[in-house]
Amino acid sequence: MYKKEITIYDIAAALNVSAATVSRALKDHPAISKKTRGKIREKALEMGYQTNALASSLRTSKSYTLGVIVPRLNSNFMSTVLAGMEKAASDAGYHLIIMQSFESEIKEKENAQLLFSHRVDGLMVSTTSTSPEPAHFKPFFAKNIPVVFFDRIPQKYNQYNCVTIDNREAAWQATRHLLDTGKTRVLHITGNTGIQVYKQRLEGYKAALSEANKPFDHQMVWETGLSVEDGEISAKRIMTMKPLPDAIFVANDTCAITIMHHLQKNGIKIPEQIEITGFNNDPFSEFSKPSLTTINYPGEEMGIKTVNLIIDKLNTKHIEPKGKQIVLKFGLLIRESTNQAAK
Amino acid sequence: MYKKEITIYDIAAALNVSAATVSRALKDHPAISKKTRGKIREKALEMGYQTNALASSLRTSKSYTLGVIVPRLNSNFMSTVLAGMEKAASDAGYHLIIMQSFESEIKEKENAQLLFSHRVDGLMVSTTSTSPEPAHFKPFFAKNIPVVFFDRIPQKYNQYNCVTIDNREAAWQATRHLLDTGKTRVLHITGNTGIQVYKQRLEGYKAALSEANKPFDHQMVWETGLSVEDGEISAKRIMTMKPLPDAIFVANDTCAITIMHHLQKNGIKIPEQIEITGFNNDPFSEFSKPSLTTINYPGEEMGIKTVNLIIDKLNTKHIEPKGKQIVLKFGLLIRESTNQAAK
DNA sequence: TTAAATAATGCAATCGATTGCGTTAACAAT
DNA sequence: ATTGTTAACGCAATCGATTGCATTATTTAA
Repeated sequence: MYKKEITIYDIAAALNVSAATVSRALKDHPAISKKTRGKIREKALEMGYQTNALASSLRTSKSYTLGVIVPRLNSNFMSTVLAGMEKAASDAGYHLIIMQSFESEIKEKENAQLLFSHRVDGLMVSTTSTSPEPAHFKPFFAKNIPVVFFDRIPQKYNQYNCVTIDNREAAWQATRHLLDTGKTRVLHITGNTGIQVYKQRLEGYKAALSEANKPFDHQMVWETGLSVEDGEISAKRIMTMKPLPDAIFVANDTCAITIMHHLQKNGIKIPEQIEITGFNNDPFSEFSKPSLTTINYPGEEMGIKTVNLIIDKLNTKHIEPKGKQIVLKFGLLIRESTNQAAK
Repeated sequence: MYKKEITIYDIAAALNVSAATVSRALKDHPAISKKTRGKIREKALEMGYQTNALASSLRTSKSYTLGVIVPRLNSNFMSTVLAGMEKAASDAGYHLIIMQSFESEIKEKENAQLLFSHRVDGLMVSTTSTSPEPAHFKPFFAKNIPVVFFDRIPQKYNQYNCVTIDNREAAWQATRHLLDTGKTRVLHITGNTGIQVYKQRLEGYKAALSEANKPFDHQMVWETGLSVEDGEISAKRIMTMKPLPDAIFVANDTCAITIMHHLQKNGIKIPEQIEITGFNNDPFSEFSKPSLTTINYPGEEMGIKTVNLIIDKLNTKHIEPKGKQIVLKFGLLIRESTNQAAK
């Protein structure tokens, strides 16, 4: 029924040479004469031979596979990161096994185990773990398999390899921009502040308030899932506030645009009554009415840098105990949802 | 330097049993007594043993890996499909190697080869090939490895396993909806019509025209890359037309929204002067001003159905020579960019 | 108590490619 | 002609888990 696998032994038998010779010929080992190499190449093609990467990886303990774990892959930001990763990996002769954790620490751990079992050469994680030190990567560290965190990094990030932006600084800029226009009641709608990125954004928000001598009110910080649904719920809740906030800093664009849309439906003028700032620079944030002020977050670059860092670790026999941090540049894009002339 | 791998032999040695016993114990083979099984389990945990999936796959020729090839992974639609795939695969004990072809047939072929080398159990492809029969999957067919095409399927699709929507019908409905409001100059902006999905959308467009007794004008069909940039270029070009078209059917939302945005900037009223219909139902198509009429395209479902079909083929020793086609339901979402009361 | 049946475990080959080391062949040097 | 060098290739072990077919230990039946 199933066709037999075609192996180097088959080629060897067909040409009356040893499997060793075939193996060497196929990878251009210098000890094989041009003539036999040619013959073998030809025969391999003719027989439809395809190398068995599993066998090769088992023997050499090198899989040319990188594992990726993300909370979910279908956000504009994350899929952009992954696209960058795939491109960079592919260019370097690697490929990706991508898994989703769905914000579950248990699933993240299971994923890590599976990737370990498959002997990935390296692991890239946007962690969903809120514990200071994610324990489930121990086996990787023990075997010296490089692990790089990106975007969502662990609390004690300076011990690990990380690629991120300065979320605190970005949030600080966004909030300050709102305060600069004289707004005083700035609502912050964010995600789980156990997660590093949201924690830092919150810190930036607080810092900007304090610097402007505005009191911090924890009632003005809402932790949500930042989804479209959360946006709808938040919008409703905002409508019940009195006084209304006069500005909102939302921790992602999806949620920001949803909120903006629903507030407008309720007759609220953006930015006149309420200014809104998002985060991520999703493609359509530019095309909403009004266009959304947001933080431009370099997804593709993050993916590429993450892969490059891991491949770098792979190629240099690194003995550095400490992790390396790469902090990418972001940009505050001031658009119509905050009515300020540029600077 | 590197810690030695911990294998079943190490566990066997530590407990004075054979590796065979350890292997069986770890997979709950009934022939192993509860007692030894317990001991082995415990020891494995204690020693930090992690199964080597490469060795296992080599021996059993079952990798529990599925390959995926897509043109690019960072569109809203595609990442949604992939998210569905990853979820479904993971639930079934499989995982995904995802690769991008970047619309290059050569890259697609290379990717297929690599996935074959890695002995994936099945392959899922959104093909970029415009040739009637994609030859680069031959090795898979020869070895009876299931291949399922989704979204972008080959020309002779009825010979293969496919999961799609009826693009012709969807385009027909979209175009007809425009014509129903009395529009006569309907521009169709689409992608490479060598690709099946765009070809079929074009056919649907033509069919609707012909049914309404409107002449088909090939100058009213523009093949573009459907990107944001293409949208900008198209918008400029539209502004030079006289008379202006009174309706546009764009083959994706990204491009549609860009065009709408730029036309509005030039003072054109949507939908009063020009109606616009998109395709895909990207998340923000609902939040644009005006909201965009579009075709709702079930991405996640497509991913899940594709994986399920492949796993189905994997589990049943299929001898069907012909492929199976799954056609998913789509929906025309009538919104503000076409000024028609529902129905 | 002993044969028969069943339960538990071990032996050794296998999956396919790789590679250190040893051989053989070919050619050059003396 | 003999030895020394290279060049070209083969042998066989190895990576780690699996599994058909023994073999041994334990029960059960008679």
